[in-house]
Amino acid sequence: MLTIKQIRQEREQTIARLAKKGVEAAPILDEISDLDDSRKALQQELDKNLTEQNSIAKQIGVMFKNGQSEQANELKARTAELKELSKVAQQKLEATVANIDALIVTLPNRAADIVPQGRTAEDNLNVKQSGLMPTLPKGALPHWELAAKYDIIDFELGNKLTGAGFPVYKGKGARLQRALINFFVDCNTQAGYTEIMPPLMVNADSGFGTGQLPDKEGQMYHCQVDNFYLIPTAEVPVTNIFRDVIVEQSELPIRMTAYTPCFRREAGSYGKDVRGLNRLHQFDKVEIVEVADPATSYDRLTFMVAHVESIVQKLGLPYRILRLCGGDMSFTSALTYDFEVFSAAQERWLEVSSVSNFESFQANRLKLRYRNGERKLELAHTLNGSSLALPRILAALLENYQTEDSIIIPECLRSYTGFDKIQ
RNA sequence: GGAGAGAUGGCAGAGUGGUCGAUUGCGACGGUCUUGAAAACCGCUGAACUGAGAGGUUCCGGGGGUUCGAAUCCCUCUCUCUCCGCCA
Repeated sequence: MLTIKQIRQEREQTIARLAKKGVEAAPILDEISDLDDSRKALQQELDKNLTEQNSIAKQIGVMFKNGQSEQANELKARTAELKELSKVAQQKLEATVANIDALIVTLPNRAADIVPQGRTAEDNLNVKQSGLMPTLPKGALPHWELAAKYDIIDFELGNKLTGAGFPVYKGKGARLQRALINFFVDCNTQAGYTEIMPPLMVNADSGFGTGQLPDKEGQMYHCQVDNFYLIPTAEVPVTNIFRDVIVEQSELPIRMTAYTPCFRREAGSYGKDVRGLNRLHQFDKVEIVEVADPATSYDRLTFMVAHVESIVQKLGLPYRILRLCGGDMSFTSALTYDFEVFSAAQERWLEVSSVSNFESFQANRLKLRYRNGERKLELAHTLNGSSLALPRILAALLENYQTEDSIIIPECLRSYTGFDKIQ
């Protein structure tokens, strides 16, 4: 969430940057400022009452010691009055703060200056396209048919065990999953990211910290008996490591990577988008997360994009990098680059990674701060990206590397799979 | 799952109703000394809101209550530890 300071002191900038996200913010900002004014007034009124109450309590203590109980009892009457007044002020204050919070959480993060204007995916800026389009054999198959042909992924069996969107990987298919996970994690640790294995379930505080709660509650699987949520991405537990944490500036950037399964209810999805591996309820992903100094967070974003690109290049998949327009960005992001690979048999681009700078938007919720040069506390910046998500990478690998009677394994994966093709 | 004990500042650890936001030690930071460092000595050291400032308010795991007054008493939740049970 945005801070009151950003809303009040950077008003014009905030209005302009939110406009790119499609939000007409001026009236909301004004309302917040007005509420904040009354919040301050109420706080001062309350503090004044409490000051008097505290001082009377001290006087009473002294009087009882000196045996002046009559005078003490007189003062007690005054405290009763003050308590009533404080109670009313307290309630007003709480209501005002709740109103402010309710308004602030409706505001998305502010778009960075270089975010393209636009409302839909059509308006995203194609910043780079690279890699060779494969020449497919005659009668090339989409990945779900290849999966059945070579018996490496069983969607029907997953339906039986759990339901749609929970595929079963078998034989070389399962081994290829493990190979991809290990390959991605190794690429990340070699680039300086520390590997984390977090819990796959989180509590409500963590869900709130990264913004899944309260709004996106319906997108997460919820274990009601213990009130835990299955993580929709490793971003949730890994970023929450830093909830209520103060770090030293010299420790930044903090860089972490984590492999986890991810669980998403994907309520409302349908059609060709959900065919095969295109959209699943459980899938594997390797994530990178950084906690950065605000002064250099955009350099970190550039690094992360280059890092993800290097992995896609090693896999030999045709890809493009998009800078998302204001309307297509997530609520929490200030700047996002999406990676898409071309899935040749489906003849469509599939999103395989999303790399974002959240500036202080998440850090404000998390209360993640660092000490600056003057030893003052400031909100840090957080960033994250997929590096990479498996299912659509797998879909593209199967489709793009198919021959008439096999699927070739890219060179970089062979030491992990132990085989060079699937037949 | 059953029984018991606990939760205090970066860490350790005092404090059981009234100048306690909290003794003390360690750590960190600043200084003196030193060519430099160590040692020693001196000082300083939580956060949020508010105020031009002086200052004020709140926070001793979370929430609620008793009281003129709560770290301290009561209720409740969460977590940790010990013993028993179960178990990959």
